Amino acid sequence: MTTEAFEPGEGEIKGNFIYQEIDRDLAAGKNGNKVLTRFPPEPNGYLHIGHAKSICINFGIADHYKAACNLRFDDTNPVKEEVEYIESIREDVTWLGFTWDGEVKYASDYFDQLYEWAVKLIKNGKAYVCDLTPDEIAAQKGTPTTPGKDSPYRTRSVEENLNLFERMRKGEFKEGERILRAKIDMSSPNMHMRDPIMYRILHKHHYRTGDKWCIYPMYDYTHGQSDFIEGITHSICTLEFEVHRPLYNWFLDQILDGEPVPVVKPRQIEFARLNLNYTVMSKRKLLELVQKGIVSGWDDPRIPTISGLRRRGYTPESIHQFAEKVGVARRDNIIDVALLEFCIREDLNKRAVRVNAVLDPVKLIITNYPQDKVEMLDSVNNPEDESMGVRTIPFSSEIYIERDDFMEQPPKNYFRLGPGLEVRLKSAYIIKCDDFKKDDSGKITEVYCTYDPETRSGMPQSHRKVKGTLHWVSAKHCINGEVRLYDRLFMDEEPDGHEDKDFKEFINPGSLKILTNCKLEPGLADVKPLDKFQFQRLGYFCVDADSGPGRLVFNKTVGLKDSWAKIVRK
RNA sequence: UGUUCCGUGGUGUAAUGGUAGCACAGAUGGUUUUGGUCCAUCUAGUCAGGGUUCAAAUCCUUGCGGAACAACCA
Repeated sequence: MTTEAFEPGEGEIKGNFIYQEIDRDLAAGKNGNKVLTRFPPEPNGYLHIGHAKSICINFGIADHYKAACNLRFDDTNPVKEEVEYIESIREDVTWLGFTWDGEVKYASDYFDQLYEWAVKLIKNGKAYVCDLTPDEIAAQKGTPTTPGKDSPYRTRSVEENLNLFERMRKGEFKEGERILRAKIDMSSPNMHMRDPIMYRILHKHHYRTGDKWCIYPMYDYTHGQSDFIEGITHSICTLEFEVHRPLYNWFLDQILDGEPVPVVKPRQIEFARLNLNYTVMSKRKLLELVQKGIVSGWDDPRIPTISGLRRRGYTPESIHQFAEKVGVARRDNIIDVALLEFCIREDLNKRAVRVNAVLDPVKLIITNYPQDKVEMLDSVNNPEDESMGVRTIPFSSEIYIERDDFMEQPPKNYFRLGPGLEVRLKSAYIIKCDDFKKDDSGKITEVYCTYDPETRSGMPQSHRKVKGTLHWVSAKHCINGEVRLYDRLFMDEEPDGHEDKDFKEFINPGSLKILTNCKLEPGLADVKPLDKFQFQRLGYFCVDADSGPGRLVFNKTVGLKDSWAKIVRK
């Protein structure tokens, strides 16, 4: 990635309003004709599909303007942040196919500079140490509709503030005893301008700065300055930060007071965050699901974390497509998860190898096929892409078919097998059902058929029309495997603002089905984790990373239409 | 009864004063050795009123509706 200046006219046309704003800034000659964005997660959880949208926007802008994008960890709260999250976030961004500019950045690297600037604000009479308790501060802050009241400590002298702030840093006070506040306007209609907190005392070990600090800067005092330090031109964030923008600009103005006008002054632009219907997206709730053991971890295929989607079989390309299709705007939105599924089906349809697997097997015996004969038959790997070639699969007199694919008394528009009916076996012969056997409970145990030797795939007679095509595996050659059907975890209702219901009434619990008696095509013994397949008529699957020796585990990833994975409204 | 932001088919998103388009979802038909894919057709929209203009989704205005903001979180 380069940081050379953008030359207008390059790159494809992007229509969303952020591009228009950037174009406008470029046209006005701002920022020395440069563009630099950043993706700034707090390392307090794993990334999810909502972050993926933000990542695609920020890195997408960098690509478009032949510019760069930083990865910066917004790690100003040692209470919630962990190294594990840093690593997962780096991995997810990389997996999505993006490269950040230079080294990873950390807001905690700027703590010294931030402290110096805080001293500057105090000296300029723009910040003061306040001794009020949290409750007192809340009380004097007012409400959105009523003004607040000045703190009695607002008029402390510069010397006293300097002295107290220094002693805060040295650790002379307990947590909550004192804070540093900006001196702005307690009657501002914008709550964030009512003397916001800049620093709080936290006697906590920080995963990067260790015990060097016992005062930590707040988000508002950190973000804009971090952007400024890095030379970020456009600081793109979600809509809930919109009311913070005046404060973002105010802090920048204060630290720049008395300084020459900088070439790059960052500008915050907000867009509407991604919402998916029926989908649990809040970090807090996902954390709770993980901690309560409702899911197996942050990468459980049932939740919409990037690592969960990866295990579920999503490709980076499909997520890019999704981000492209949902667009970028400033109005609240609830995207239909069907769009996300469309994106992965569209992608997998082009790249997934078609294979046979029987999830719930019933034995089918071809009575007129020689008992010890084995034929190797060609089967195309992907009808959408000839270059993916063919593979050979064994065929013999005893095979397994899907239990669902035989009905004793089929209804009118049933495409599959029943007494007296003919179907094609995929890549093999047309067969006709003559008889079947049931056990005492009425369960079908065996199906008897005769095959038509003239109808093998590729033979002249093979194009005879029959109603349906079945997938199958040779009983003698198939391997036994386990298939896990992960259905997305989903909420009963669409997301409704900040509704905070209990999980028990909120989440569909029964979303993992384990099938242990699956019969798989022999070649599947050699597959690798995260390989993707489409099983004939059953849907797309992703091989689970949990596969161990002697066992194959598949995640069902995305169902075909009307298949199990479909979400049904209650 | 504060400030700010936002209202285009069921869901998203284009049209930046000049033919309301695209995608998903839904419906119908066709092709198909996957009930997949693919192809075709259909359904359905500018929150409301007023104003400016030859011309308004777009500009102005008044309503109405939705969202954000009162963490020593980000």
